[in-house]
Amino acid sequence: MPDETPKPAPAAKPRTNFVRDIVDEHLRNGRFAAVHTRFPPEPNGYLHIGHAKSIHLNFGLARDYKGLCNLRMDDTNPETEDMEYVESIKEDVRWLGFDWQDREYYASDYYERLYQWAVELIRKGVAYVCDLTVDQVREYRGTVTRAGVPSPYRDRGVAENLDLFARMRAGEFPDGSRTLRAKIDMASPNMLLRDPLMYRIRREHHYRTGDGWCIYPTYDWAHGQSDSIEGITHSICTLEFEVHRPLYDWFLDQLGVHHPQQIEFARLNLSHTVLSKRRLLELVESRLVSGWDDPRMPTISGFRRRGVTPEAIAAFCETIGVAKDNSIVDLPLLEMCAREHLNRTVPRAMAVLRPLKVVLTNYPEDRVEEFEAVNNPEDPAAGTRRVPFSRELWIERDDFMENPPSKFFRLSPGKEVRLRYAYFIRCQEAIKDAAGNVVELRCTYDPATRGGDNPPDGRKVKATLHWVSARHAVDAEVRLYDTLFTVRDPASVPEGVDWKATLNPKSLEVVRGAKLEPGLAEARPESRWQFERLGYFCADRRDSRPGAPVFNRTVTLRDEWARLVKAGREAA
RNA sequence: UGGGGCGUAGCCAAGCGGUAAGGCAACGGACUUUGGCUCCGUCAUCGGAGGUUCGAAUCCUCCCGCCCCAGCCA
Repeated sequence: MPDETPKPAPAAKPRTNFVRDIVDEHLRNGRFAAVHTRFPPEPNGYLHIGHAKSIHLNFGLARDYKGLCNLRMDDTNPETEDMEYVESIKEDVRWLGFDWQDREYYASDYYERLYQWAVELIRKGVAYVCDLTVDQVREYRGTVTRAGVPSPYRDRGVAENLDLFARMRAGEFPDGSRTLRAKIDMASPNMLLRDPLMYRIRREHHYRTGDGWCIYPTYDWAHGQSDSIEGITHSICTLEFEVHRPLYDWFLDQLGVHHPQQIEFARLNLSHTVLSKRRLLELVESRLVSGWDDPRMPTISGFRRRGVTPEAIAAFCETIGVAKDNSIVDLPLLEMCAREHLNRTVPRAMAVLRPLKVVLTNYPEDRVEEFEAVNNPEDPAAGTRRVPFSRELWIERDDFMENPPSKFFRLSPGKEVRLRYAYFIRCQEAIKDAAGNVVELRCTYDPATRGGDNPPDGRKVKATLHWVSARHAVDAEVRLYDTLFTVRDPASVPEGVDWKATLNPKSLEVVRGAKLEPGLAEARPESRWQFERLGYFCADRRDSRPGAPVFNRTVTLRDEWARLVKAGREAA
């Protein structure tokens, strides 16, 4: 059976953006001789499509400039981080097609180095141990419109600071009782420069350093120095860190070490979903989705399970560009990227989701024919397959209407259509049950149209339907997805309103008893297909079994008829 | 009302003083054994107001709007 093997993300045609402009300038003026970036996730959740944008930016830059990109776990907060997340992150980055070779780093591996550097800053008189409580620190910091006031511990002597800091590390003080702070400027208009915290005391088991430390560095103290240690040239992060840049620069300047350039870009927002680890975690923990890889989730693993390819994600990241304005990208753009790649690479098959029985009254009871079907009209090399045909068939319920409007080209009493690759058939009679529901169609076929060809008399039909031979059909479960949320920007809700209120109750529809052509029975988990006239589907990597396949709908095909129906409904 | 950013079509996004790329969506048409694919066509004067200039989306001034910063989160 033909199937499709996922390939790594290829280098898309590089497109210019302001980050590349900056890099070009640095290379031209000699500030840096090469490009060395890093992708620095915190292992406290699964990667989502927003991370994919960052991954493509960072690894893409390294690839295009013949430089390097490190993978670094930004693990400075023991409370939320976990090895499960590290593993998922590595798997997702690899699946996207990127390779960090042996450069798998952890901020937690730099704890000792960071500690020594902190000691250096204390000696230099620009860092001090502060005994203020959390509330006091907040109070002393001031507000955005009111300057802060210096901590009473700000001018402690170097010796005392050194002693206190060593004892903080040794575990002599209770959690939260003291901090190490940088001595910068309590009156700075930039809140981050008002003596920012470098260390906090937290007796928390760390997933990698265990109980080796009871003091942990903050993001600001750890990040830039980690970049420096690794020889990073361009430290690319999202817009909210723009106000951190003066602090990033300050630490590096005080230390006099290798100084990367921080560059900020706008994080990705996707319509009809949420893209924050906090909210995604909440969906997972409250069981509103089946897990981080629920096919409705905007996570890398969710899209993977849904059937979106790494190539499609690469094309998407390339298409959306990199800039500095906050924006929300329309979901249809991602869907277009998925369709574009799937159309070129995936084999076709016939599957009937909501079966309606068709009996060909003039076709022999015991006869079975096999017709040759094209696997992928976009790819001749994909070859053909044989599909069995017999007297009783399944067609899609939506392909029959008893009283059709004029634009409906499909089956209705007295009308003729083509069964793809098989024959023209004409509907003679619709059989109904006691309630008046159509339960079966009696049709006749035209032997002169074998293979689906137009007959010698020049007759034509306006519709071609997909079908499955009833006696050869394989039953399957098929999962149809809609957007997770009903509104474009679910995260923007008035205060006091639950952001989950706009979750789409119809985001998942499970169809049991779908009828598939026999070749699909053994579909390999994660194999992707186009079910003709319906959409792209992916055999679920967790639940699909040989003989009992389970398919997830990745995305529908564009549907001109559906648009007409919708337009008609809106006009009415 | 302090500081830092950003405003080009319904949604992204090029443009860097010389007379508005491209993609998605939408709409119209061609083709069609998937109402798929493909192809053709239509669709903006650049947040606002002044100013500089032969010439401004690009430079200057003021105004308006949106985002970020008061976690011992990242």
